Amino acid sequence: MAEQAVTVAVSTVIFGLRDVDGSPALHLPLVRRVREPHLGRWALPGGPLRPEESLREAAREGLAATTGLRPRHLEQLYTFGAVDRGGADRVVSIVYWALVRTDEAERTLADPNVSWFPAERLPALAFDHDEIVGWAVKRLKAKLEYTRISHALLPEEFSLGQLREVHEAILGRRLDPANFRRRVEATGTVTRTGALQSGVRHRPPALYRSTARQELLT
Amino acid sequence: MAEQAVTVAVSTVIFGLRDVDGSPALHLPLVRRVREPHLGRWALPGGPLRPEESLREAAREGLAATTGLRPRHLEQLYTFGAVDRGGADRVVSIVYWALVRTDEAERTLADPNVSWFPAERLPALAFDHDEIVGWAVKRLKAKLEYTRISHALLPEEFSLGQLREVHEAILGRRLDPANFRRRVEATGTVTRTGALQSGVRHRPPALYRSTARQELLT
DNA sequence: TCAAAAGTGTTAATCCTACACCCATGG
DNA sequence: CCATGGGTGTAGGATTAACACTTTTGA
Repeated sequence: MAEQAVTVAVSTVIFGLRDVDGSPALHLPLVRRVREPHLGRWALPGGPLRPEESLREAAREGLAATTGLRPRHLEQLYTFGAVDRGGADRVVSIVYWALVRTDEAERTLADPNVSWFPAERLPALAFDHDEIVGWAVKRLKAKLEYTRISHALLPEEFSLGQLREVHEAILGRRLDPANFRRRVEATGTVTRTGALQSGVRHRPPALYRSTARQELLT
Repeated sequence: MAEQAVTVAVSTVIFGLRDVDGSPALHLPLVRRVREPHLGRWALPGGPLRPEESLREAAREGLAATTGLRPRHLEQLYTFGAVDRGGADRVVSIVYWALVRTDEAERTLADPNVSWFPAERLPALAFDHDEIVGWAVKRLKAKLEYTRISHALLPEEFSLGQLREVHEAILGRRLDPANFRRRVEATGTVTRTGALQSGVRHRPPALYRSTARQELLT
């Protein structure tokens, strides 16, 4: 006889950029629930924690299984465990958040039950997932200011203009190109590759890459 | 037949101040383990999560049971769940951190298996608790700079000198009294009570209290 | 009257912001 | 040759850090 027990699940808020009329905008993939409770609603990808896998592995695994994505950045966000979160059992839900590269975000699994939504206009989500996404966005904005995580959204080489567009998309406001450039260069988190980006209808920008350093994946 | 399952535990890193030759210093209470594994070692207070209590309740409850303390500030820190954390079962450990008032810290349960240690000189702890405490200290230092949590360590009314000593103890460096005063006053997080602290062998300092506002207990 | 901390004032250095201006390319 | 974003320069304001100096108490 199974007594009332606590179950552990791991889900992930995945962020990626997709173009909306020319500019990148923050998006996230959701999966449609195929069982009760909240059947048919959109929810964060995730699943139960198996005893033999670490929390991080579980996040990475559940993410790959449902969306086919491999994150560039993966970090624990928070653990939610109110007694009634809208489901039947007592579930403790450990939430991670991840960033995937723009080009990777394009080739998500072709599955009618997986779809990308703009972070600003989400449908009503299952459980308390709305609240969770709100936290993740808040954390992303905060970390943008004092870490180099934004690099994880871009391809290996990028211009400072592209990097600025990413920051603008996430922060939701325009940044002065001149000051942004100086701030970024001063931190030493980027290195010139020497190459220039060609094919643009203006002065070709220098390309940079993230300065080599093992990322501290908290 | 019980299959290999995941267990959820909640523990808490509790911070309080105790005087070390005249100045406050960051301390934390630990409990001695009375069973295997790690029998006899010092560890963070905590215990298993019961299905009917929230994570926060579990943290508060386990804390009260083992140390008799009521925290002024309680916040989730991180969830640790590597497959082998040194115990026998697979345990997912949700860690909270708490601040208690100086005067409260004095009257901990008189129990030979509970003792306060200076944060700088801890004994070797059970499991991965050393690492956890390290994280908690780091978070405390960071939050000191942009929140008002330091008030939670002091009594209802305090002088700016006392508040500065708290910051100095936690950050581990001296702060300019004049500049500290101005910074704190500028934030508007403290209010003069009108009273002065008497009995000091120098000019009596004005007393302040934390500006009334519901604390956001993440 | 002296030591010690409270509290105020001042200045120089630094950082941040806004914006002017030249550069190099594709159309 | 022009529109567009890349890239550099710079002046003013705000913030910070260091420290001189006055105030008020108990011993």
